[in-house]
Amino acid sequence: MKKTPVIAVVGPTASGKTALSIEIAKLYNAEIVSCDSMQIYKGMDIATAKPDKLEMQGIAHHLMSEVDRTCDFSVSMYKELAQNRISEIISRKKNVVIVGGTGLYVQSLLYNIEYIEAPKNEEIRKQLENKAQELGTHTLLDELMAIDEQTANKLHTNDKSRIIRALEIYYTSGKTMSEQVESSRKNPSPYNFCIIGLDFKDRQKLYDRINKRVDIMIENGLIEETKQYMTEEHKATAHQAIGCKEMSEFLNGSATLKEATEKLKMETRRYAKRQLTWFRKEPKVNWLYVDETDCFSNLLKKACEIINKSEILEG
RNA sequence: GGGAGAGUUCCCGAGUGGCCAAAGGGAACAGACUGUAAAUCUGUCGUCAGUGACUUCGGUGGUUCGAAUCCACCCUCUCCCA
Repeated sequence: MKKTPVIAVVGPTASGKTALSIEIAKLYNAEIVSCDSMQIYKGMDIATAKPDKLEMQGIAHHLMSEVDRTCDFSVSMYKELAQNRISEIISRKKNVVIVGGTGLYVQSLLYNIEYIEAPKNEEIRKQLENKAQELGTHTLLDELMAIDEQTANKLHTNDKSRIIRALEIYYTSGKTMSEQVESSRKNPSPYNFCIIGLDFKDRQKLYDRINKRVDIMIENGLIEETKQYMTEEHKATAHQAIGCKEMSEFLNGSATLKEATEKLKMETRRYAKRQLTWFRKEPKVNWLYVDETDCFSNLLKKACEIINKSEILEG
């Protein structure tokens, strides 16, 4: 069975993924599939740095602004949606460029991670949460140790949310987390992919770009944008977006604009750091250092060389 | 000019004679990550060597077996009265 070719562009926030991916899409007759846990929501356009119509240059962008902010979205849903969307694009004889900074989503999609039927169960979570509260999280880890030693050994006592999730999987599905992880990789990936990663030799250069971009976001109306979401009651994932949180503090008076802005910059930098940690462990990434490339057209050229050399696309 | 107080490791901040290279927090760096993932969790964090040594707590000198901690003078800052 022939695998579907997929070009992927990954990297930390503000590294230039969007611009590069659009140019790649133009050159390879492709459409873009976003792999970003926040851009997938409707709204929050400024905070999540979505490209506008002009920047998109007519290139179709998928899985961007498609999900309601009050929705309890998840990786498994993303993977499902993305695979279907890719098939649909391919059926129209177009190529696919996936672009994103959410490591977990990229991994799930490219490696075809299968998720069993074990969705979030508030009842069980609440019980476990209470137990942790009363008897300590180590009690939950002990509980997990008896059920799934392999997973328990990998988790730290303080890693409450992962311990709870591992127990939740077992109590809802009857399968242990380690069984789930093993079966999740049973099916081979339907993709033949080439990953391009953007990074900076000098970390400070990336941080400078982040700081600058935050200032631009504020100029472009981040505060006004945040106001629209402040009244929303539903505390869904979307509300975890960096930008909304910090600007809310300014809007409710608990921080000055300067404080909120500085915090927003800092949180974004820290986020970029975590993204790099994730992508650096992915062995198949072909890294391009933005600050070692004198201009954008050369960056694009290098990216194309990598894609061509990978021979995932024929002709 | 008079009075009160403060200066601690990148930052905030505890420590008021030995158990102090100095609590705690933050940042930074590194790592983890399978249904919250822009989230969450972990490790390192004066220097060098690796169970020890060396240099640090505004400066200089002193007391003491021993000081970030006590004394003297000096410098800087904040506040109050003029």
